[in-house]
Amino acid sequence: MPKQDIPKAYEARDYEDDIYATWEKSGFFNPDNLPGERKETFSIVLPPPNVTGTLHMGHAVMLAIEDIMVRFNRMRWRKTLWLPGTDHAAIATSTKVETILYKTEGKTRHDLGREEFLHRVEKFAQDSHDTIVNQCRKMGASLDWSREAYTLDAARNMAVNAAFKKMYDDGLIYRGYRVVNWDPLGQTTISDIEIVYKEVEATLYTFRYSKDFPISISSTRPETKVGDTAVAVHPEDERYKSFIGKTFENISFAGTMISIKVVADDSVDPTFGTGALGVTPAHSLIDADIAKRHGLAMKQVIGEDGNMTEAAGPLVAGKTTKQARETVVDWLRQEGLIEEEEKTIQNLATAERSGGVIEPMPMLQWFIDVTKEFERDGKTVTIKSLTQTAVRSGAIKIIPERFEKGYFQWVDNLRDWCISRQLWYGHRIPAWYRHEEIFIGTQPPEGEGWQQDSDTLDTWFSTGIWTCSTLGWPEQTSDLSTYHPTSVLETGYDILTFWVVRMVMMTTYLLNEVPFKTVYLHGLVRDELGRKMSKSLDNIINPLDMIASYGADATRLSLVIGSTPGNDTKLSVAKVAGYRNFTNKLWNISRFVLMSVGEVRHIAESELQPQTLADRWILSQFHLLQREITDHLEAYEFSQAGEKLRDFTWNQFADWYLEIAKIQKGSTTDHILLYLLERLLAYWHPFMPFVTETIWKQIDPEQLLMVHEWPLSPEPLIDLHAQRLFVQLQESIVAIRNIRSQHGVAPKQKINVIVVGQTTMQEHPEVVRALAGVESLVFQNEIPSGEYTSSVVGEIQLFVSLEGLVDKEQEHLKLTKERESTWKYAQSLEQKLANQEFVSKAPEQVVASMRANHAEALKKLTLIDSQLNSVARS
RNA sequence: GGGCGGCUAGCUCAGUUGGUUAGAGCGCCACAUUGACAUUGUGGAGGUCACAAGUUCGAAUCUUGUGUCGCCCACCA
Repeated sequence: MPKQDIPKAYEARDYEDDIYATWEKSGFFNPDNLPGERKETFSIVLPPPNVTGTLHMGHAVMLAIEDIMVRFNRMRWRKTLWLPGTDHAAIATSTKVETILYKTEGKTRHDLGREEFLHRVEKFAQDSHDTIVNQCRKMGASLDWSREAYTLDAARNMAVNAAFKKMYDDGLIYRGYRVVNWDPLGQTTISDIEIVYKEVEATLYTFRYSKDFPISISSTRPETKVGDTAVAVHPEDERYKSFIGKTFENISFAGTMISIKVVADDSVDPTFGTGALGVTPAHSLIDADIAKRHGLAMKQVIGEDGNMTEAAGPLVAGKTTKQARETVVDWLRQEGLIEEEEKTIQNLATAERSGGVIEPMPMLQWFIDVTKEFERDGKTVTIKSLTQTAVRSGAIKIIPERFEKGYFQWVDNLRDWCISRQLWYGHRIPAWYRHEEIFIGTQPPEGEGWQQDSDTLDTWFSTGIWTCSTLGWPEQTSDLSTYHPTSVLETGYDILTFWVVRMVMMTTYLLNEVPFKTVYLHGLVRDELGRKMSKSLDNIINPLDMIASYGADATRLSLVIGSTPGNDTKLSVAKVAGYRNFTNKLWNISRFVLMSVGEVRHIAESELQPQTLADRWILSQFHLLQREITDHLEAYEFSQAGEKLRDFTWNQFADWYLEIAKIQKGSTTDHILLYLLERLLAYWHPFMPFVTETIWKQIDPEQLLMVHEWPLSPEPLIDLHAQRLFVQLQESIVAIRNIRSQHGVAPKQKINVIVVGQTTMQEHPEVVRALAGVESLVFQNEIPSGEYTSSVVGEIQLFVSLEGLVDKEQEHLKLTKERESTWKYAQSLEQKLANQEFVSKAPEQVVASMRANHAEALKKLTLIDSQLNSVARS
């Protein structure tokens, strides 16, 4: 593109797709193709998006942050891998397709049959996958597509089976008949974390099983009481002590016969209700625990269809739980057994996906035993202890740190994990049965008559081994040895417990190493009302809309700058628009540099020949900046790095140096301009890859910015003296501008300035003239007579001749105000300095600077006084 | 019930081990319109850092308590 053809405004949509195609074609997303020797590695595995639809802003944040990490590390000359993939998300996808199926065709999955249903799900998953991949590209994500994985593909299926077999062989996976969370609507088990509690109104009935029974109990679900086998009381409860250990046989209750043993259990709260708890071992996880402790019988009275079973007795058998409840309450009323009815708010357990009401019931399922002891490196450990140690030892660092507490809280309370699901979409459990035999393997067993378990695995089982399965495990691939453990896991804090814990659990056990060294948790992107964006709320903003309007770069910046890890952010269109303005600013800065310099080329450090104060200042500032932002990025402080870069780019480079460059033309200036532009583009590249790569073509059409080495001067040119002097010059110029502004002088109107005293301005009169709109600049030692308005900068007094523009009263007021604040400040400093203890304890630097400030404030005071006098005289 | 977090300018939020007179972006007010950029420039106003007590020479920052909003976990049967 010839110089003069650079458009005035940057239109993202004109460039982004082409740039992404160029990157992809270059092959550099794949670390095998990266140029140069690279000793260190940096690897991230993309948290696989669910193939349930499209990406939302939460994904956009994830992609933006991870791409910044990845591009930064790639430029830092590390062997950098970002591995993409998608998650079949068994229950979520299955539920979604079932919903669509029911809406459009009025059918259930059972109407279609396993094969046809799976076909439909796969079609849906494929479409969704393609959409997701396209959206990742639009965001500019530099993912190595050649390594893309899917939780349900052949390699991952192999890894899942291998993990299952290993855990089974080690006795960490077992099949057992236990009370699990059953979702009658979704017709599957679910784990504890897939439960969501809903507040509903309920009636708490207090009653006795029969007139003869000595203890009253309370329940919101009287229908389950036909399954009771015990009443639990607190061991110290005097009211019931005499009954402990007794069994009441053959109680006639709601049409069936029950027998109730009174047991003492510490978990019972004697102050709640009657202090006695009817124990229903088959339909409550808590009661099941009590039953286990006391060896109580289990009686299942609710079936998988959610209706009462035959065992519940003829009065309620076959009825829904709701009907059964009415029946039992009616029966209790007739028998006069109800003692109290009380309206309460009940937390109803429902399934996250289907919304069905959870019915705990005993079933034969597969579990991971988290407390089974085994040997590891000569120590006795459990899966639970390994998971705790990984973070406690510092092998894994969580950012922000405070989430470690939540991690431990959750791991400490970990219970055996039910991993089997009665779904069709997912990893089939690698267990085969023949009569009494059972076979576990990665391949089906030899011989006739084997039947594979019809259940599938919880989706988190396969994502739990995601870092290693994507890198080739169980094969000992070179990818696995090169990139595992991965450097960072970047994800939302909302799935810390769902996923992060599971990954640590599974991976530390299987590979005896952590899955990642750092966990970076981003916050949630909320809508303008502060609500969580979610599929179910249907308030998802498509990131593609933002990209279409303002560009991917602006979208990325708006999601990264001004937000901190672990904290939520509200999305506003104005913010995105603001960063679009900044991308355009960078474009125009570049446009100016490229059009004003003689020859566009790389400038080496050694070619710099700073001459003027401005040269020395901007280079010094820049060299401070490069250290700061590199440190910030290494420390995952993206927002701060971005803010500092923005400040330098706009407020220092554009607003000051570029303006000065216009009046100090020459090859020295050109070199500095090019030097800074090139490096700024490199620094901005991780944040805004598209616009920087587009501009970069003008500087170097041969090499992509994406694989440019991160610039960092070995010997920084930090010139504190130049910085101090330049700040003085800036302040002087601002002071003159201020005076002009206060008196409404048009920017083009030149004014005459007389400066009293020694000042940096003296050495840079042309800069002052150009940047402050000054015609004649005169330096003298005495205060001149005549009409002047004046302002004070440090110890320099400016007299700006502005005939007829002086507003005496306003000036007086302003000076008085200024005097007051200066006096207050001087007083406060004086007080502190008078304090002996302070002077002895405070650091020298602080005391010295306070002394200096105090002296300066006193000088300023005398100047203000003289000005006040002159204003009053005239 | 247990735990965690927020409360800083009109709005959205930074503020890294306590240290000069607390910051940014947006918004607002005034002025400016052909030479990189109006997706702009220049200048300005605006804050008892939720409240209270304490520690300290010094607190937005540390301690304790209070208020308020939010999140997570538990689930009282």
